[in-house]
Amino acid sequence: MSADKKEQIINAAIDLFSENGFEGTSVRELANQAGVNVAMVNYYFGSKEKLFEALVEKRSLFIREKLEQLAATETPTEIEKVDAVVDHYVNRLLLQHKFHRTITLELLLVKRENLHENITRIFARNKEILMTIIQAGIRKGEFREVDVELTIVSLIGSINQVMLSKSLCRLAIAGNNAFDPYTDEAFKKRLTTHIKQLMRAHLLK
Amino acid sequence: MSADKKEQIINAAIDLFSENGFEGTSVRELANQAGVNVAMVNYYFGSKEKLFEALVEKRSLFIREKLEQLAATETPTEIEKVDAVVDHYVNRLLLQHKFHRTITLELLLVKRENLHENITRIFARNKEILMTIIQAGIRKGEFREVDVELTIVSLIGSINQVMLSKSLCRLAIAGNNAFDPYTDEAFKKRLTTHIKQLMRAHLLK
DNA sequence: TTAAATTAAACAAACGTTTGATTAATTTTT
DNA sequence: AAAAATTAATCAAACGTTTGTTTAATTTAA
Repeated sequence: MSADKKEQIINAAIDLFSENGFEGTSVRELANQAGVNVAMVNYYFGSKEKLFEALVEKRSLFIREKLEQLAATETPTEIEKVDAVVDHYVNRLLLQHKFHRTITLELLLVKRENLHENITRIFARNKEILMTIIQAGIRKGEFREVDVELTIVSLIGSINQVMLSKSLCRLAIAGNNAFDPYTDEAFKKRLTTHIKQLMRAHLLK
Repeated sequence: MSADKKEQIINAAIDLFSENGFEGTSVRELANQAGVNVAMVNYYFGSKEKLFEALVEKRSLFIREKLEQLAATETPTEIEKVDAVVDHYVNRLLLQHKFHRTITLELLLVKRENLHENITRIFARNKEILMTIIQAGIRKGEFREVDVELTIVSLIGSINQVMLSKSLCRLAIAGNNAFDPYTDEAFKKRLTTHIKQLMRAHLLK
């Protein structure tokens, strides 16, 4: 029972934190959505804030693997690796978009800075992998000598700009007032195609 | 007296909302920072939420002008206009980074969606102008036939990714653990140079 | 029969907001 | 021009709610 309820609470927390933020979500609301008694949150996690920490801890473990494997796999050209990274990154962000929004929201705020370090570690690992790939391309003479760090910023930033908020996405993409950027397959294809094109134009000699 | 205090309250609100979010900022905290009595917030603005609306209303008026003027000015090539847009956009975001963060934070959340429309209008106008410039470049044969909307997403996204949060910025840019992305001139130069380069590689035939 | 899980109820603290009184400034009346 | 009436600005105090958390009692599981 215990593991189940803990999981339910974490899921409810991701749902609500991603939509209303940490301060905008009450423990009662959260317990109600998880279908448990209010007291269970503090019984299992100690406090609302520690629940947040546990949430980050639990979900971030799941992330790291695939990207590393992807970077280690040999490919004929380095740009193909970049393509694969774009595909993977977009897919992963779509799959975990609520979790991703939750921790990004947290990073934008100044309160609870002790949590920032934990979140930072997740991002830092991804950055390292992307750095390795692009630097390899430069060393081999396949890529231009670009600003590697800011190239990664543009790659991630392009995705975040539309993925983090439906409002922002609807704003950027005209016409589709009712579509959901997190599930629309056509949009996903359009986004990955654009970013790959952008990176190829930017990186290739 | 009235105009002064209203302005003080709005300034305090931008300061605090940008760091702690709307829900994370109490009216007492806000009034204290503004140096006014707690009651004045509701006396002048009606409610905490209406203060937010007034804040958006007031500060968004200031924004529109320069970009429009910039789009209307003739230049030898269209890419020069893109360069100017990048310079202007980065400068403007730096100048108003707290306001920009405040309204972006609001867009990421789902609560208070009535406010979203007001904020959306600000972004939409900027998008229109950027669309015009890039489409002109394509029509003249100077630019490739790129995905115009997503090109704008990449331009803005590249800036937002580092500008919205010091945590995110420190994460992206190694070594400079103590530097402030909103005031560091060298970083501003580096960012604009990168984005201009990225846009040239992406747009020019 | 212990120990763990779950609950309803209660807790103090903090929340946004309203109140009624007071002062300062402005307008109206004489 | 002086007095009276009206309006606007400001304040401390209190309002009723909601907040995160804790307690103490009860149920469930081992």
